[in-house]
Amino acid sequence: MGMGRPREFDAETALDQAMEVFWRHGYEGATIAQLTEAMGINPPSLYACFGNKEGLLKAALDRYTKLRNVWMDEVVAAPTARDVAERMLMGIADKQTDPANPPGCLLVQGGIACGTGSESVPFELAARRSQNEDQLRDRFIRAKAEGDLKPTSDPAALARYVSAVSVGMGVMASSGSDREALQQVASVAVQAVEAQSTART
Amino acid sequence: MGMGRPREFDAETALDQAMEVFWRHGYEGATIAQLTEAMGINPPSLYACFGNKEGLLKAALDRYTKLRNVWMDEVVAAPTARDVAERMLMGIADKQTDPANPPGCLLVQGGIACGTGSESVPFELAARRSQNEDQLRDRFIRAKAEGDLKPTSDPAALARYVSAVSVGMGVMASSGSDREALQQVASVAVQAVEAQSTART
DNA sequence: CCAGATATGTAGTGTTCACTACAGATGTGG
DNA sequence: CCACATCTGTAGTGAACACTACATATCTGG
Repeated sequence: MGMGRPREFDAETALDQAMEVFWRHGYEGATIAQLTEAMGINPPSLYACFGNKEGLLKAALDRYTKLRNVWMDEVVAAPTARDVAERMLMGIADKQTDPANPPGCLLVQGGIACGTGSESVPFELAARRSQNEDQLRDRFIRAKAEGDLKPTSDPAALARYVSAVSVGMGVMASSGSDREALQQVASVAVQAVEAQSTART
Repeated sequence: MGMGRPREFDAETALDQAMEVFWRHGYEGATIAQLTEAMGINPPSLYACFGNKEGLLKAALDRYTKLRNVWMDEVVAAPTARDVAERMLMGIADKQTDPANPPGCLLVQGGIACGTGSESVPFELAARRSQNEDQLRDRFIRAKAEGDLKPTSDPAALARYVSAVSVGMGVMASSGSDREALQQVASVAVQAVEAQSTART
């Protein structure tokens, strides 16, 4: 028994293209025709490889979060809670206005509200956003234990806050805000974390 | 010449129902069938009254922002910039988790990313969000003039920041965050405005 | 009561959608 | 070189979509 004809396209390269289409048009706004054209393949290849449209989205999200997690690890490696917040929000200002990608964040642009039959898509995005929030929360818990954050501070609330600001920045970016505008937001936002930090020497 | 058969439904009541459908499913996710059923009318009545699907959305947005502006006027009537931010964000935590409405904010849920042919929808939403931001900015400019905000503060940046946080809270609400979680975010967020305020006596 | 005007309900219209049947191409194991 | 397995391209499939033609109903002005 043979092993069949080998695939003629690279799955990860194709996923990068699909990611961009979902990013720009959202899950429901992206059509199979747009996706296959961007991926350089025909529909049967897409379905053989990813199952269906939703499977393709999940694969694209997996790839997106995988790349993003590498960056998040650098973010939480910052020495203080304040620096974590600054590195995260300033980095997001950069990333979400990087002309190499569509503006905003795939985990928001992908689909906040969807029609009947795609109810699972917003949940899928939310679940992946909460991964980042959990990582931030753990980092802030450590910061509190290290005396970097005030004893009265709430690490979970701070993580939720930073996460909310990043999401808001993503929406702003997608609707045309430039890098400077996002940096201003980040700069103000960091001051709330600073207010929960112990004074520097 | 006669004046024709009178309309048998109330346009504003019907709009409220349409608003809820757009709010829950987004512009692209909402179907004419869902809209007409919720509005209690048939497609020809919808098209005679609102032109097309996009016209209906704009009418729903008009109604939404009209109601919202009444509330925004109360918000900016708060005595200080800090109180404006608190009243706004705490109010949003309430509104976006009010079980009488779908979670989140129509100006976000309506459609952040759309497919080919509906590119104007995200712009329409963004334009209406920026109205709120402008109102906040004007209020913060006044606060700075009144010495309520520090001379070094940037009212436009503060307004952008508060606006970004509210958008982020809207996304959180739509993906299941409860009122308490949003209030925590609001509470932290206000501290950044506080940091730009002159000390209280 | 009639003519003009507008609204309504039924029943579609063409188009686009996600998805697939099928035949031919290209590989592996014997 | 042959049986088998998997991929690829063409060309569709039925379903759902936004939107509408048309006959009928209900109003006003004369």
